Amino acid sequence: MSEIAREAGLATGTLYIYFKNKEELINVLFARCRQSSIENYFQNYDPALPFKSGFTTVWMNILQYRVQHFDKAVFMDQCYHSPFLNECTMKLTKQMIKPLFKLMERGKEENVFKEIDTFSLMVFVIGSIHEGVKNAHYSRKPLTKTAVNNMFTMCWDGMKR
Amino acid sequence: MSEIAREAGLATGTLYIYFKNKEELINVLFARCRQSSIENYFQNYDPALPFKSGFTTVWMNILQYRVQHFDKAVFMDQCYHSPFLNECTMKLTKQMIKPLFKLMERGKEENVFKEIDTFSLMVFVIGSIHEGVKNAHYSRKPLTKTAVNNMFTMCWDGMKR
Amino acid sequence: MSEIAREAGLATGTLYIYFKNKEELINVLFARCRQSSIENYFQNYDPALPFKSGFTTVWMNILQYRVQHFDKAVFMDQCYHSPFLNECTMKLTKQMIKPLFKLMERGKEENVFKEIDTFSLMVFVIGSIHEGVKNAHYSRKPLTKTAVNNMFTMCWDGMKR
Amino acid sequence: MSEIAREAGLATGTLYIYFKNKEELINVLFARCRQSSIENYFQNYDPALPFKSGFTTVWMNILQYRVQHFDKAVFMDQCYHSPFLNECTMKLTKQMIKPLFKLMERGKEENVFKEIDTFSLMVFVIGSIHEGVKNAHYSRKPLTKTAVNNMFTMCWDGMKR
DNA sequence: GATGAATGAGTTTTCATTCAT
DNA sequence: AATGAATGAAAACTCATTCAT
Repeated sequence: MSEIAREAGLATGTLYIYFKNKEELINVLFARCRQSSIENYFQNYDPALPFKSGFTTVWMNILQYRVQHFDKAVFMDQCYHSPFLNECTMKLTKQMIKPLFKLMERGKEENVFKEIDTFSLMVFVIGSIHEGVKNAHYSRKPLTKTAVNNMFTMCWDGMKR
Repeated sequence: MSEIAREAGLATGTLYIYFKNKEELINVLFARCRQSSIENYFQNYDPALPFKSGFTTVWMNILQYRVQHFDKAVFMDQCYHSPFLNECTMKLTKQMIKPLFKLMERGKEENVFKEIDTFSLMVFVIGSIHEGVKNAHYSRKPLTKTAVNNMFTMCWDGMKR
Repeated sequence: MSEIAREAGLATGTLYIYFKNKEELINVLFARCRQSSIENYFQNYDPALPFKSGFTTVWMNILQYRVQHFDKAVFMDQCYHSPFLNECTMKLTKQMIKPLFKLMERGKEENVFKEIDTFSLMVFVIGSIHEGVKNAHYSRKPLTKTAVNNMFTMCWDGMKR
Repeated sequence: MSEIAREAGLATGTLYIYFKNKEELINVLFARCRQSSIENYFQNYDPALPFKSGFTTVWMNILQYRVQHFDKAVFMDQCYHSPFLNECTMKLTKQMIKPLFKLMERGKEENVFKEIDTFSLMVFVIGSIHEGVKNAHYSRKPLTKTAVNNMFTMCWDGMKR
């Protein structure tokens, strides 16, 4: 808490005006990170374009977000396993993720993706990106264009009929 | 530390006979988890069998391990983002992961997998499993046989030529 | 302080316009409570009536005040043991208590009460009421008419010649 | 807490080995004070002696305890109005007070005391002593032998038939 | 080797007080 | 006069580590 306050240019006590305790702060922070991440994911996404174009845009956005905001990504991952996140935040999060869910549905509707439970498809997309970015970061080998393209191809081929 | 000691049926102080401090304990614990996980991964793996059979066995083992030892999986994930793991453990880990690395190479050598950097292939496999298990756990929807098969198919199709 | 301000419908800072600090606020508050309590004690007291009538009125008033303003009574009791009350307030309090003191003196002058130090008589009266009300409150057994009459009888018999 | 630790010659953290938090510490402390006070009250009490002798002994013990352990008395009074004491401690306290209760009953059985609810009698005794000691303390006028005798007489006369 | 009470530095939380508006 | 966000010192509480037995 004191570190967060310092970073924010506040006294520790001031934090407690805005958040009643550490738990609340983490929940709010998590929700905001989630929100901003999802918003980022759909930047430049044009539903009018063919599906693969749109999906590629979103996929690249997700990857880029995880790379550029690695700290936020780590924070969110840690929250997941922490005792801090409460039911309320969990529900909010599920709500926020809906656009991504819709996108995957479209892929199935247009007969591009396999007939697999939408949630599983989504998790597959996320998983392949998250682990890829994490490993790139910790092995200190920045993702080359080729690497990214390979990741995308594997993801796409995995889901396509 | 005291909680770990209690769980181990030891006094707090006794822990410090076996481990110099918390950092060392976590590093050793992490290495052991890593070791035991890898060993589990290759249970019943018969290199004599055709590649897809062998790969399927390993893939299923990884998934099963993550499900059955979810707590260890979480611990290892947390370690990754923690300031505890030292260079030495990181290197050991890389060493341990070699059998998996070899397996992926074989997939490429036998022209089953795409011509993609072996590490990327491995990370892709791991990622799709990890995220899948994590989501199943936290959404409290146990993985059905169908779900597992779908996950495998996506993973395989993603990598195959 | 902030809680008091909120209860008063003020901003925290506004409190500090009227009271230099917490100590002053408590002293003023204590003095006012004391004042209002004493005033209450002598409601309907008619010095023209025989002593016992007058005394009974006052005694009943004290009891009623402690019951109806239990929170104020508690506040005053707590102040007594706190490091907040200053000499000045103590003196003021002693001044305020004089009417009660006079009443007890009258009891002695009229040869109704024992020849005991007036202060001791007064404290005896107060003590028997305070403890009685406190116990009734915390044991959640409201004082019945009989209980009150018994309390009065004990108090009276204790002091009468 | 730190002050208590210092007084006890311990580090603050050590306190938390013996008491899980401030609330528990206060409850335990209160119960012990209560216990030790009651024990003190019945020092030298000989049930074989005539009632008035026994009662006088106990009465004087109570007074002496409150005088000699004024700090404990204050602590107990403050606890009463604090949000700290829990139901459990309250019940324990009621249990402990039983010997005093019994003593008052004896007074009624032997037709010495008025036919008044035992609890009320007890509260009357306690109240007259507590307030007396408190006032003596804060007005810095130590109780003289005469004052004590007067207090006793008032208390006794109040209750006797 | 084993113990577990004790430590104290660090963290979270509270709250009286201030001050720019 | 009034506000209420900001402060920071102090309180409550935690936890890795030590050490006498």
